[in-house]
Amino acid sequence: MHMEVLAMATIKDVAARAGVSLGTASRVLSGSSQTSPDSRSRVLAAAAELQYVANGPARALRRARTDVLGLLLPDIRNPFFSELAHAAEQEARRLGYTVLLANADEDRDQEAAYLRTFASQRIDGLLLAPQQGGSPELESLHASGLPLVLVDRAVRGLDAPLLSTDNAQGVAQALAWLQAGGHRDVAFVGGPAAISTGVERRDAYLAGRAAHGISTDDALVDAGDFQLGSGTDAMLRILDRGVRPTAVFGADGLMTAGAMRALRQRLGDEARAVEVVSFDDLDWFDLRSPGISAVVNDAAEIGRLGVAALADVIAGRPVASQRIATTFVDRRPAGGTA
Amino acid sequence: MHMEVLAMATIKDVAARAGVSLGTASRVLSGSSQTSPDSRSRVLAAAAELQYVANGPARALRRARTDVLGLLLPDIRNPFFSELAHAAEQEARRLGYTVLLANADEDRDQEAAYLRTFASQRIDGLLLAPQQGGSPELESLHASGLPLVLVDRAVRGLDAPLLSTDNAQGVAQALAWLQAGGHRDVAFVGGPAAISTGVERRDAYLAGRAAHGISTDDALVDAGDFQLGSGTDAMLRILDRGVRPTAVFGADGLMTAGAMRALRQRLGDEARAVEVVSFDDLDWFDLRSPGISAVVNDAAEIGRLGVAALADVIAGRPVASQRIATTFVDRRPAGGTA
DNA sequence: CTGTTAGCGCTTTCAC
DNA sequence: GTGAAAGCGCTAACAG
Repeated sequence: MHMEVLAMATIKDVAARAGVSLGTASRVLSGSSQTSPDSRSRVLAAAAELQYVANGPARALRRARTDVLGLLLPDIRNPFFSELAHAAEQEARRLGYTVLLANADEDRDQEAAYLRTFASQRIDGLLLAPQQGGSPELESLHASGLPLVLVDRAVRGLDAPLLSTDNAQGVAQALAWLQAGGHRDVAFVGGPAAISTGVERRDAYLAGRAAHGISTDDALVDAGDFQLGSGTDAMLRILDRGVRPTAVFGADGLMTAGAMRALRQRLGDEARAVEVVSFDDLDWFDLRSPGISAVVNDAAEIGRLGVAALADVIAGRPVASQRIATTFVDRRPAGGTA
Repeated sequence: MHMEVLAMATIKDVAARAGVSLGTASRVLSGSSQTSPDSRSRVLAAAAELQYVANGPARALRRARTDVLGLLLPDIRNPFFSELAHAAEQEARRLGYTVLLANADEDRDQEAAYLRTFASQRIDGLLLAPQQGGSPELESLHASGLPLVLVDRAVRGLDAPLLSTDNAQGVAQALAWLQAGGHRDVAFVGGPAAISTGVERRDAYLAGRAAHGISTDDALVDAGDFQLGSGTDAMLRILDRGVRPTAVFGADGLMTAGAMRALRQRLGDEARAVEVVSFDDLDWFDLRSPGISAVVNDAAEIGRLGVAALADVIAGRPVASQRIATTFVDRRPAGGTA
């Protein structure tokens, strides 16, 4: 006994069944120009009967356009980026685009590989949160004229619109909060020195701490690579230098979570006495007790504006870089610090 | 002043520059058949000089194959699925496929829309964690012979290989843990009755609770839709019935987190006295004090095996459904329950 | 408003 | 081993 796999119907089949020419069928199906109500309904009926689904590659080849946007992110498991992806996708759908989402896994080679894939897929535009330092693939993709918008992170020497967080503002909010809590010994778990957000947040922190009454002892400062385990490692290094911070500031949600794990490993339940503030707010920061205060970095807004900007670039409209403001959530218990 | 956008080089340009025929250039570039070392090196050189990138749609049109797999998930922001996506993507790359990732947002219409998009893109196969009850789009996609593998959730009446968690086993582990803790009044925050994981976990819990000394009062049971807010709502409903559970069991990570939020809203810091166990382990469950115990549902393994199974289906090899075993992490403080 | 036709870029016969 | 040529499914230009 044989299971018949029905071959996909083509537009030619639809035209034949509807008794019209191939051209007319195409016009009805793509809505590109006027057709008589009669042929319209017959084509539509035929298409439905045959379960016709347009062949995307053929259409793309002919139109030199795919209606697909690429979205290349550093780490899909980082809540900041999964939130950004979600919002970007919603906006893209609204604008009639499909999103091809890819995950560079904080790895340059993998980013380069996806850049090549995207190039060969002939996407209409790319929304990218880049790895450190760019790559030849990125250079040539941009040079080839592919519409490109950067989100979250800058690339030195790459002249493309960038939608990023106001990192200096966010750090200032955290510093003010630390000062209000009377903290002097604050541990800072930064991000990679090769990524713009890592640099901007670290620089703002180092430059601002003295004015906020915070120790300038660099033994209190270390960095990871924006993946959870590295935050733990960085915090362990800090603690192993013998310092005893009364508060910790993590340069992103994952660095903060990682630092908290280190705190628990070394201090057990005493860890709860260390106040925590994070750049990026995570879903569960209000569930811990005491709560974790956070700079709210609006991933959804960045994703939405990024896609809108990309659509503008594709349409040839002028687009400017933009900094997104942060807000702050104070989850310190009413009574003040311990 | 004009910025020249260099047109993408085609294989024809490469052939001309290398001084060979179009056919030879194609053979070298796709490695499909033998070529002389001489023409090989000249074609490769020409391709490099022109920064040639093959036109994917043209290739797909001709070969009737795209080397792209679709991955359609219910919610990219659910850590279970972002972990699954990450693992699936790694495995797909290893096998020479690119993954097109899409997010149904726990919404049937959006799932149907992406199913249509995938169909028109002519993906080589689909890895799907479906919405409730299937859809005409899914039926016809499957009927058309598109290689299909289901992950995490079943669809009634759809005969496709399924890689899913052993939900009964996981619930049994949680029940044993609850019993060991001496709990009688346990709140259960389930998932949607229309999703197989929701049903299986609820049924296993309801069927097993009495034998584990747990109250069979249904006032203690409610359900959400696997999105965080709904877990909070469900738990609030339970609490508002006047019951006072000593432990809570969440049917997935998000239901658990949502329930915890409700607990804090109603009980404040007293919430810490309520023990928590979750189906799905989240990154931060060890950071709360007391820790949250969890059934470990191996998303990465499911993603990996799912892609491998899909590759088998594509290659025409036989594939069987498979249940993935769970493990359990007990994070109850040494001294036992309060 | 409709039919006919060329051709997008590529792979793959078919000859040589 | 290579060149010439056909054709994948579709859209758009051109006649009518």
